[in-house]
Amino acid sequence: MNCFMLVDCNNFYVSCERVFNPALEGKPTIVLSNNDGCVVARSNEVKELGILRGTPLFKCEDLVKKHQINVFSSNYTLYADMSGRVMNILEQFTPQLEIYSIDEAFLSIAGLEGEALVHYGQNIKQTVERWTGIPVTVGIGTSKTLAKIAAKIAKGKSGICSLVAHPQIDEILTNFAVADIWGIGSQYTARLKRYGIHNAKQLRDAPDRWVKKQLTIMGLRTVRELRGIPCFPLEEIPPPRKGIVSSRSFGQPVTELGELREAVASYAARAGEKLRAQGSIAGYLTVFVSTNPYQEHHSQYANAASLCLPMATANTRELISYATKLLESIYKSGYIYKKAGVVLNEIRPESNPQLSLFIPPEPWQQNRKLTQLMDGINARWGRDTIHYGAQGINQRWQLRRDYLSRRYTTRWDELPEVKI
DNA sequence: TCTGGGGTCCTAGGACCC
DNA sequence: TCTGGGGTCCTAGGACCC
Repeated sequence: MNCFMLVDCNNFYVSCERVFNPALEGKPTIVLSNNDGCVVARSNEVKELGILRGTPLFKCEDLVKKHQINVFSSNYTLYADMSGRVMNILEQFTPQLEIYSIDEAFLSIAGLEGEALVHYGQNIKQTVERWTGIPVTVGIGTSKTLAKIAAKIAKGKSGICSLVAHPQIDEILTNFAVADIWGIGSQYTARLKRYGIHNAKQLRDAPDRWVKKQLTIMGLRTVRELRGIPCFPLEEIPPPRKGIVSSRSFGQPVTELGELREAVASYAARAGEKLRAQGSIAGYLTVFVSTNPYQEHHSQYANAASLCLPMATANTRELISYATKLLESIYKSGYIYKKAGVVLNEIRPESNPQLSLFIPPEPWQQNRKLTQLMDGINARWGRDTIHYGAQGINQRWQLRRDYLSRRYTTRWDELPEVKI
């Protein structure tokens, strides 16, 4: 029989920091979102203090001081590299692997049952922990949704749980809150509550037609998965993105068009990198800007402008040029801007570009060579080693990252030091 | 009194995930 | 002073067509 195994890294960002700073072990620790805005990862000690994911830092500063919580800015370079290491290990156990997020993967396991299945999961868990230092939780079920539930149950216990052919499945689902089911968010939880559905067993046993009406076809799939019928298959090859967004809030408020231009050019460059990384070109580009909606006493402005490109492209120089024009069409002086972004849509494979009748192909080929050269340099020496002048030099609008740790695994000059 | 029926396509908005 | 970023999918409703 085939079943799904979810391997989930515990408090992933915090665990990454702890690998290289063992003094943090057992100490309350948090990692912040971009711009040091919100809490996005918490150690168990912090979860116990009642600090919720998504809490703005300034709203929990008292608790941070009182409990001497260790604070880190997001060190995405480090986390992405550690994630790659974890996934490489999982791949050695089975090629049937779906990397679901930076800290989670689904594995398809065939031909194992009962004790042998759990033993296999334990082996995976121990190997990842020994080789990377990242603690993981393993959940096993006959559908992805059940594997997710198993992982939640395993957390805080032995770290592994299998619901496959479990004799007390009804009891387990009765004790499992509907809000904790994968695919049931706060809105659906509230709606289900109004109909007296509070736990996973009640939802599993609800009639199909009613579920579809209330929660759409996706909700019905979730319910079927609760019954052990897989409806979400393993996606070993990630489908190419349909939209690519690159946006950031600014470390400092921005008012001048010049600075906004630099930021938007930088986001366009990032979007271009992502586009090329998946071998695509984009035909539709959107630029948006907005002031800080939380600053209610300031005058607010948000706007977006889009453009259907004359010819689909993945070329940074073109993207920057179009994005800048769009920005100029929506920029209004007199506002304090907090955020801007670039969105790419109508994404298709680079292999079959629709050549334009009116644009000769030669400059296009040249641009391509230049882009490949720049990507090569940046891949070798680090992001933005070489970049367009339009992206600016000082970049005052850059992220705030006051509590950043080192990029221990990807920079020679930031290697961990060992004192004897 | 009473004004059709059946399609397609697109977009905005809402729900979810990490 | 201070509130992240990047995705997915589905549905309802409007525009438009014959």
